[in-house]
Amino acid sequence: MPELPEVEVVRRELAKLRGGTIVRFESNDARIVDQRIDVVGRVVREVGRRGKWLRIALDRRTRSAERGASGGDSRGHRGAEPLDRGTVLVFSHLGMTGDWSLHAPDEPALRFERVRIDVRRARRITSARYTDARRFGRLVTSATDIDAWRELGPDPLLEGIDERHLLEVMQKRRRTVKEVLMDQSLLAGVGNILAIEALFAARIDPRSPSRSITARDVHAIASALRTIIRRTIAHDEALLEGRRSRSPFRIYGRAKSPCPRCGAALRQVVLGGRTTTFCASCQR
DNA sequence: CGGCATGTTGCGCA
DNA sequence: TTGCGCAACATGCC
Repeated sequence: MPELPEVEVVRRELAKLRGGTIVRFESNDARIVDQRIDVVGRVVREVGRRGKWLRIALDRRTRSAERGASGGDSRGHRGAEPLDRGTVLVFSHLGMTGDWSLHAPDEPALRFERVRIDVRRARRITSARYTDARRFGRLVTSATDIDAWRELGPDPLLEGIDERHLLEVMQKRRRTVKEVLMDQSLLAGVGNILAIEALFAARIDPRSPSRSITARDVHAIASALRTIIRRTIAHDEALLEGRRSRSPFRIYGRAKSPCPRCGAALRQVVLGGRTTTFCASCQR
């Protein structure tokens, strides 16, 4: 499930819980869950995402306290109060096979279910279930942002892609262009598939040394990324809503098939330990 | 049975 | 110190 578009679709789903109060939290798996703070009784204020990480902000405000606060003057003094004392953050990374989905509270545990968080909103309880077959995912509660979150680079959807900065880093590193693209501290959320597809759309050979990348290349990559991210989100949302939708991926997983653009056989190599599909004849 | 998998981390070595 | 390559993690699926 896990590159930027998939995680964004999960975020939008979990955002339906905003305003609700957590009434139950359960997990069996200490490998995935690092729970340092109790979250039961807290209110879901905001569901955010940066790259492949989700961040759910909880506060301790109850309904009556909220009414009291808005009537008082504490807000005026504190402005937007992004992370006041008492806020608890839940970080979730989906690893390779993680996913969140919303269910009725009486629904039996799903296959591979590792965590459940039940949220009450207006007398209705929604049960958010986290499933993860391979258990590479993580769920951490913390009072402050965790290192993994702080170390993420700009998110292409939230902050856009800074082409000048991207070019600068490409010039500096001694890696292939694909490996640099997948560096989460440079650009958060670009995984193996997005990198493969963006380089194909930009007609750039993924094996190219990043130092050989030009401003024009960076521009092509950036606009390809924007397009693929947008299409993949639309695709994933369609599937979630039960609509039919054709996969936006053109070459991922299709080594040996003919290139959809020029017909040459697609090739496969390993870069940075990751399988990489490309067309040697139309990607330079 | 063998091989592969949308991710991250940590270790050994240059 | 830095950076690279690669194994490891745990399990399902083709």
